[in-house]
Amino acid sequence: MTNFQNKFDKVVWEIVSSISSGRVMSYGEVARAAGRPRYARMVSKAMSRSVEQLPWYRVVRSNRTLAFEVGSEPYKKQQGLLEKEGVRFVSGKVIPLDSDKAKDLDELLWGPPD
DNA sequence: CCCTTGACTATCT
DNA sequence: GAGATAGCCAAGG
Repeated sequence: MTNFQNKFDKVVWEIVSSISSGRVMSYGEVARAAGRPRYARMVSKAMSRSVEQLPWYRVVRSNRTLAFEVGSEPYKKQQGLLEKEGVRFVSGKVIPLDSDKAKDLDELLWGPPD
């Protein structure tokens, strides 16, 4: 049995559950953390299989955009949940809380982006 | 079996 | 930076 059905799913859920509020991980990062470097796509499948109680919305693409079609219901839902945790969106890309170090100075000098 | 489908990525234009 | 391309890999038809 290609122990995927249970082991992989379980590990993925644990990893995703461990992502703290206001932070995000990419599908690829979760896959690597689970010890399966090329399983980015399987991560999404594993999550959709567990919708209950999983902060799935903290998982985004490697380029920091959301994985759903822009403007779709799932997209807006995910964006809303993330913004509620303080995550900002700039040009469709998420800006995690911890990357706001030089932000204030940048905005002071250059003004708000987009 | 072969082919298509994704909540994906890295790389090249 | 946006679009195209080629890998990727389990699932389902």
